[in-house]
Amino acid sequence: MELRKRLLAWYGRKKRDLPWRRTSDPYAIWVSEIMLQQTRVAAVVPYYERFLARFPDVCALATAPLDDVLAQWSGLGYYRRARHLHAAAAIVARDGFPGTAKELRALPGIGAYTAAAIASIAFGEAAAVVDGNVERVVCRLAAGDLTKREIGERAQAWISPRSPANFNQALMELGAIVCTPRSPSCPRCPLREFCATRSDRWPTPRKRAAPIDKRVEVVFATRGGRVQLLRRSGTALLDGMWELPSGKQTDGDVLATVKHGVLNQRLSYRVWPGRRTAAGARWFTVREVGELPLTTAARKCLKAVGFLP
DNA sequence: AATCCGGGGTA
DNA sequence: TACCCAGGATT
Repeated sequence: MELRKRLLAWYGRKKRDLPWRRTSDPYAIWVSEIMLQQTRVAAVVPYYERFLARFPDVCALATAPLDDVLAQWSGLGYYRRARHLHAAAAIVARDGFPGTAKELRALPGIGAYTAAAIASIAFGEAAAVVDGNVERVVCRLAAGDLTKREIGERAQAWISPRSPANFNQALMELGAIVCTPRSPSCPRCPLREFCATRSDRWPTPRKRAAPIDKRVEVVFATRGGRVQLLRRSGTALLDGMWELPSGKQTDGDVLATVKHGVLNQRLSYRVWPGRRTAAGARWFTVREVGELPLTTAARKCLKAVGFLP
């Protein structure tokens, strides 16, 4: 198929130099794919490199405490990914690395996309991936809101049996740097002659709820160079992460505003200088805080008051 | 099929 | 501000 050739040729010329494209280690590719779930490439790169330096292979990850894994993940979001990755590492360390998409799919945290991505990139299996980029590119080629099933069928029909890894990555790369959500660069698209849209008309944007404003008061208490932190427990959101204890607002300055994308909330944090130890709180030095799974809000607050660099 | 799960980039 | 990002699990 001509479309395939054009796409692969373009990818060969224009692909970005990304760290996970420099390895053939299935474990490293797996880690990258988990981190890339709903997370931009630019945000993942530093996390990926730190994570692999800390947990260089499946065994290192499987035997590490979950808190260490969460600490490495702190700030990346979707912490269930880290929990699933850690749990799956134990399974892989025991049973070996699954060699097919079907087997990969059985691991926690690996769905249809990630199974196909790892199988194709690490093992050369001709399994088409469908992510946000592929959805957009295929919908535009067809000029319509195709179902996920239809998109998958088309991608599977186009995929190169010789180099499925390059084909999958090429389709995603095209969506990421040419066929972008808004203002796509149609004139320099290798697939323009196959495209029925040549604009950003498809797919139809999905509407969302209006953001909710919320105010949060936190206690910033220091004692002998230590700061008081509380571990969230029994919460669906950010369970196990460390944050500043909550306090009654009297007066003070706004430390940070954090937008929670999924919760669709804008949270304004205010400081309440405190001295006493809150129930269940613990005191940490700067060095210790660096090794904790902190919420992003807590990280921003601690930076704003100069406790963290 | 809907909803939940983080955080950040971008126009 | 609104939308989206190399999605998965749960209901």
